[in-house]
Amino acid sequence: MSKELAKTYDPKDIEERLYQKWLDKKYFHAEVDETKKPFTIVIPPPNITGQLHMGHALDNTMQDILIRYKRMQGYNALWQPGTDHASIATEVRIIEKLKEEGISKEDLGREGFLKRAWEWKEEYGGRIISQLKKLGSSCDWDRERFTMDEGCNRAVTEVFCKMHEKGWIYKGSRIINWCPVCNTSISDAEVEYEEQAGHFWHIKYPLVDENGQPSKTEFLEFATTRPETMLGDTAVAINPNDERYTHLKGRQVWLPIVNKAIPIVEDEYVDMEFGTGVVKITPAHDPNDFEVGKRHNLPEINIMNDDATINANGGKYEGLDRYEARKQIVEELKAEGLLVRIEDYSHNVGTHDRCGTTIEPLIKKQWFVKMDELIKPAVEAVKNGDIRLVPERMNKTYFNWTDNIRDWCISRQLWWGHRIPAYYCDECGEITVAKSAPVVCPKCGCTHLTQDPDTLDTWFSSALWPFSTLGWPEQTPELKYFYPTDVLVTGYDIIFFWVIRMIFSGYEQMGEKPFHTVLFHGLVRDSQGRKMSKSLGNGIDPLEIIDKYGADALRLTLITGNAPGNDMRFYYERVESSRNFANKVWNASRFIMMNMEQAQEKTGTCGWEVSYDDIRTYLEPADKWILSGLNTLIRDVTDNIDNYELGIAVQKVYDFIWDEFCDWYIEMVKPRLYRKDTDEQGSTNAALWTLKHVLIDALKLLHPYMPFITEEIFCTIQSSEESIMISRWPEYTDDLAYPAEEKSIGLIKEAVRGIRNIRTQMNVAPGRKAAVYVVSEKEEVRSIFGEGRLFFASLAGASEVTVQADKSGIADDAVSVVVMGATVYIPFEELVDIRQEIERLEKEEKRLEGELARVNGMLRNERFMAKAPEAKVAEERAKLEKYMQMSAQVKERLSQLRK
RNA sequence: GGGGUCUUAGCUCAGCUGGGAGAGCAUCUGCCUUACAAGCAGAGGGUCAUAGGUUCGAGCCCUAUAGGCCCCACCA
Repeated sequence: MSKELAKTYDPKDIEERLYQKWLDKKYFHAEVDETKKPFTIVIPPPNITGQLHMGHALDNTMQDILIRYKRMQGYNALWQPGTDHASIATEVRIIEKLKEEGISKEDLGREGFLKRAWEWKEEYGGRIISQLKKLGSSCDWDRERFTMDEGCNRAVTEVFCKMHEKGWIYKGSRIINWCPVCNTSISDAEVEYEEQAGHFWHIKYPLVDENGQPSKTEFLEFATTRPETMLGDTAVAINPNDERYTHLKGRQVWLPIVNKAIPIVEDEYVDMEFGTGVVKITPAHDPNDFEVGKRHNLPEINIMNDDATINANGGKYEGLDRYEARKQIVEELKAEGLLVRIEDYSHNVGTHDRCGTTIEPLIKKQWFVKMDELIKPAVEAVKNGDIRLVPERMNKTYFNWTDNIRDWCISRQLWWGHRIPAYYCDECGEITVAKSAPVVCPKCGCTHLTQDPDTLDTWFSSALWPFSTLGWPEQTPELKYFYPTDVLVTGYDIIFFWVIRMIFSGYEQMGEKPFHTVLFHGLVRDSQGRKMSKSLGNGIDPLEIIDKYGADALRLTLITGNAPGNDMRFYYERVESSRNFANKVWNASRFIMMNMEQAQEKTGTCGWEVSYDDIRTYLEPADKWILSGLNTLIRDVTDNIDNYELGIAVQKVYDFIWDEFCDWYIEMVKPRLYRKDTDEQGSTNAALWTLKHVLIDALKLLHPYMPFITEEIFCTIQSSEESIMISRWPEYTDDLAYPAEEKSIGLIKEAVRGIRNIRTQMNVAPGRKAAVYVVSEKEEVRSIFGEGRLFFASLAGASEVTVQADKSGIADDAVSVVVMGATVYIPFEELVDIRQEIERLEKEEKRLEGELARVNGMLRNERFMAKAPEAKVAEERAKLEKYMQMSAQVKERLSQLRK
């Protein structure tokens, strides 16, 4: 053996080097290969402005686990990477930077600005990619894409034109959400509602009298949270069934300040129970009022500029900010005696999720995607299980959105993004939508055309990601081979933004789902359960964690103890515990390699080449026990991962390696390794073979989770460059030649129980010298205990452990514990004092009674007997038998002891 | 207003279609034992929120109640 593991585990020594090796060997790269089955994941493209945060770390770890697992199973695994241009987020950042330089984006002009933006992309776009690499992500970097690269641009234009032709993209004047700071429209999904303390202004408008003048005595009272919008009021509304106001039907009210008469309209929208049952109607500045206005043909008076100041329609208030105008209008109303009272009121206000500005509903001409037809296959797919959401409860969230879907506003008044492929004739205004700029207007033949200045919502291009990255609209071999992709892994927070839109886009453009499963994860929160955010300053940088504990430890931490779709809290203690596990694996491996080397030196024959056939006859109960445990583990872990229960799977590997393998098997096997004579080399070799075999398979099971450490150990132990990431995933075997012998396993389980009992007993007298005599006629039992000192050494000074065959007057299979010179003999299976033993037996008796009741119940249950498979029934019958026997034994022993 | 989800050991959480109450951390006790003190061994600690129901059997299914969190809608 030429290589060996460093004495202490230090992730820094291995992670960077191994990642480079994987890159050099092109292990991440996938090519179309019809002989293999593809398995594909497209990465949720991180923003080019982004820095790796815990959410990315979790998301990408999950993807990497699935990809590495499938790759080891022999699939042609492609993890398609890329980044997102993140139109608004990036634009905002660049504007901020320009501001520091004292210039605005208008100063630069569109072209100059875009030049800056591309420079930004070059500078920062690579940053997040290199951070993903630190995490160990096995993406096919040769295929890295960008939502604004040439191919994606083509895909976007293609889709836009196709959908426009179909009539599913249209331009319309509608009320939209306007962000006065970002100066753009945003989609409904981008509006975040937050509870704000505000006021309710109770105001009264005079009724119009028969002379067309404001009445001095008759008023109509109502309340509003936005008094300034009265400048755009075009009606007040009452419910047609409201008897309080029957007499007002057909009359008008006088709009103060603006000084004009507006009608009283009747509309079911008005809630009679709420307030006075009167609502002022401002169609241009409220989505509901807009609807009411449409129903009653009310004029829409826009009173605001794009920066949320009052425009010329506001008369003397022109130029004032919306909040300043509010203040002054309230003052004026008060002066005129029309303000009834002001009430504190807490209500939800729509804000822009990017900048937090209160959005302003405005009527604007924008581009929309018609959703009603488009959404149908996407709904159907989840309904009929064509697409599976994990966890299943996400279906409800999904349908909640699809059932209430509204048309998607896709135009943005931004520069950084996909320009809308619509061209306006300078002469006749005709709109032409085309893949490339038309030379002449198809209507009037004019040659002066101007492209729509707007860009598309960032999610428009993301929606095409699963197929645009594979080459669409070209019919590339990749597209045919890798599409549909398999699993999408993402946070539940972007189910509306992204997941749904990908699904309907996939069906519409490709005629096929984009993936068959969506695996959701939750948010990574801080240790107090708060969202990690910049403003709170409570974010934990994954790179720092990697630096300190290693990527493997971080990955393990993020995956364990957490169910799909649930939020999790991040603790340093948990990372430490993950790192400790890595250390454990490292040291166990060192131990095994050390022993193999020693054995080789000693005999020259033992070592790495020993095959299963060489040692199968020498396998001892302990070997069979651990091999059988491994076999079960392989089955369980495979099942769990197939069911996307990643946390459960790795927990089992963790327990197996630490508890069963390290704490029990390795300890059991030590005497055989340390044996001085070489007479029983067969047994030693069997132990060595088993150690190595179990270690390697366990490493493989662990590899998707902890790629670096498993690779380092694997390569060192094999003394080769061959990688664990392209090795075969272990397979469960039913082969009878495989040592799953009940008897051996039972014996070891018995021994484990016995040893535990001795340990418990010895801890009763802490700090005292003790000696243990293990007496058994059974060779297997003696061999298990062997130099049993190893099992007891850490206990209260148990310095002497003797294993002997002769009974010396003690009962069969007995262990005697000697404390302070006083020898207490306890039968092998009963290693505690009589009181404790009685207690234990009573518990056991109770347990058995319970078990018996359970099995009896099952066997008597008609429904169970009718439905259960025969094997299950037989199994239960056997259990019944066994429990009855055990119960009888326990009862007898109890009556003996009680004497 | 609609929907989802949670309530399990001191803390953070697992617990997959009903059949053993579990892990990590923390606490206490004893151990340098030729892989590992980032370790070993042992112990304590839970009416699985509450009340009913279904079942031979409920942490798990049903109903109600209390409290927490989230999403959607937005009553001006």
